[in-house]
Amino acid sequence: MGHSKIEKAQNHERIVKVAAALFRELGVDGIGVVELMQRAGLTHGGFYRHFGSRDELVAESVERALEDGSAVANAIAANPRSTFGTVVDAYLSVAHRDNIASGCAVTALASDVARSNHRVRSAYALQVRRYVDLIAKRLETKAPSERRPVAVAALATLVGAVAMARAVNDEKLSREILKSAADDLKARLT
Amino acid sequence: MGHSKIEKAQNHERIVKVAAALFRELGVDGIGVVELMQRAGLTHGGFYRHFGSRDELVAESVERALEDGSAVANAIAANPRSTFGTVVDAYLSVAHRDNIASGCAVTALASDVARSNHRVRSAYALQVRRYVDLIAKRLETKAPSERRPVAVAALATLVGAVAMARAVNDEKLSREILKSAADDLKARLT
DNA sequence: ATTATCTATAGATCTATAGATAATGC
DNA sequence: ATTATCTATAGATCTATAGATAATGC
Repeated sequence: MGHSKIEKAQNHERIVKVAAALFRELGVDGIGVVELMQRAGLTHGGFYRHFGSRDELVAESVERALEDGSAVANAIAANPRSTFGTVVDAYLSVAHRDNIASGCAVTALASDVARSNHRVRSAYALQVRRYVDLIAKRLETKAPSERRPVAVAALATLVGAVAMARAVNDEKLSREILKSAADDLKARLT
Repeated sequence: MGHSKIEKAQNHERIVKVAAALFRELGVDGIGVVELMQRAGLTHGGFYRHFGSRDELVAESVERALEDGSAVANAIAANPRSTFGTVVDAYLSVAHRDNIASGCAVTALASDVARSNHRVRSAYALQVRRYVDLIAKRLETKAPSERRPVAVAALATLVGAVAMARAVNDEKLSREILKSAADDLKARLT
């Protein structure tokens, strides 16, 4: 049983990390405090020394889930070779479709965020803006003034395609959705 | 207290209708049997004479929610004046964004359906195919062989734009998302 | 006689809290 | 002495069921 401040911070971090993954996978209402704490290797009794309420964990871990997506986006942004096509292929990959727990929270948590409080929805809006900027910078075939609206529409295509590809239970249709969206975006914008 | 077969059928219908709306608005995990029955004007005790389990209500009412969307789509399809632009403007309207309970379930229930059983996911896939056909028929500027993939990509844009427009808490950004997606789709495909 | 709905409740689960335990850190 | 986690549990809520009540329909 550890009690140091360092260990507390590590435990807090682990709870948020676990929640950020499981909320994406199961939905914000899909898992309770008891199981989340178990998955973090703790008992539930200590939960309220870390968070004032369950809602506070939701806010913190949805923010974290959105930042995780930002980390991937930043890695792509930092790579000078990355193009619009790189972003599209990564987002519309079968791997991204199948890894909801570590995937983009703009898609995975859209419905949950729409029902959440101001803090959570602000974090979501910030992440949307980051993605729009990331995409707009890579639209070299478009005039600078046209890039932002086109980037917004492209992001919508990415998000909608992954959402539908996850929901259908027909693998062929699911892959068709990912491929049609990717081909359409790349044909128009590269 | 009514007991006729007709009244039972009417009550069943009302429960499903209420659930189809509230599941879209609050999520499938966002409301329980007791409150759903109250909202349908009944007590919860009678629930299991209508459904074998809560999951059975979920399946039936998600199917219903998807069909509601189909009804709107059919109305548009039946109108000989309706164009691709008509569909886009209706889907990306502020009214549709703000009326989740009566809006398209392909967007509202995507995450919940991805976590649901085969029956629910099949109904979702069927509705996706219907929307793709509806859109493909209206892509008069495209060669027939190109219409289907472009229609899939356009549907993804519609779904992603509404999902994000609902989640952000910045009205200006929300409207920008709807408008950018609509302008992009119409500029390319009308 | 059958059955649709009602009241009441069992049993499971969820959020939140209380008090004990065992380590840290002044 | 302080505090992070543990065990235990209170109180609320959820799904599901039992038995009573009051209509329908043969």
